[in-house]
Amino acid sequence: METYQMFFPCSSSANYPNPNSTNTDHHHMGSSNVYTNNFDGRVDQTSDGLLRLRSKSKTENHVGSSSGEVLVHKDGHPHQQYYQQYYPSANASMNNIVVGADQSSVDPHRANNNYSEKKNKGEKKMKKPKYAFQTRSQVDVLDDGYRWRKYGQKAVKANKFPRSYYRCTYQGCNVKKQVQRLNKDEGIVVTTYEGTHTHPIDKPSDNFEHILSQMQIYTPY
DNA sequence: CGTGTTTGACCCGCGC
DNA sequence: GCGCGGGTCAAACACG
Repeated sequence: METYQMFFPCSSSANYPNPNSTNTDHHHMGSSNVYTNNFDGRVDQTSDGLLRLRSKSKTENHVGSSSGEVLVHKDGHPHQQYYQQYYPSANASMNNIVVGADQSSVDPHRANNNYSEKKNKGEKKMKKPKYAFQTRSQVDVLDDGYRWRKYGQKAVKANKFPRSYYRCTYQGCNVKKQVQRLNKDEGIVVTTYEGTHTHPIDKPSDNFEHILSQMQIYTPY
């Protein structure tokens, strides 16, 4: 197991003093367990502090299921690795999170499709990295410091909770995210980010980026 | 009035 | 070809 550069001040899942006492609000989060998987072991750290994992092929990506089950599993899949990381507080009271990056993530069928970017038939479909993590939270949408505009909501098969689609509202930034509550455990919210922000975070201070940038990543290798 | 949400229609890939 | 499931569009709507 190797440890990537990200630094993490808190090594256990337990209580971490909330550095952002002013932001107590609406986000009631308990501790979170986050599992990640990736497929060929590549991990990049993006400019916005997120983890980027790449997979090579579509078939390799198929880890999650279309039935809305957890797209990241702690163990079991031969292609999976997982990283576990803890960080203090995303905003209000997020205690610890495990982050998963996954290209197939929520939708194995369209994992590599960018609806708006594949208009040119002959051209290769552009791949975008996806980062997924799950958080135990009472609220669906985490305040990660960026401004998001909801552009869709769909019912997911075999899941009683709908999936919400958000786009970053910053001009020229087409980062998307999906938010979905797990059927199995409705206390868990799965957030999937797609793309990389091309701009600084909107809300400075104790933001998600900062937290992610301080995460410690472990891999089984 | 600007910004964000809702929601039905539409599009697309895939499996049969 | 058709139906299904998922992702996106966009008009209408809500709100500060």
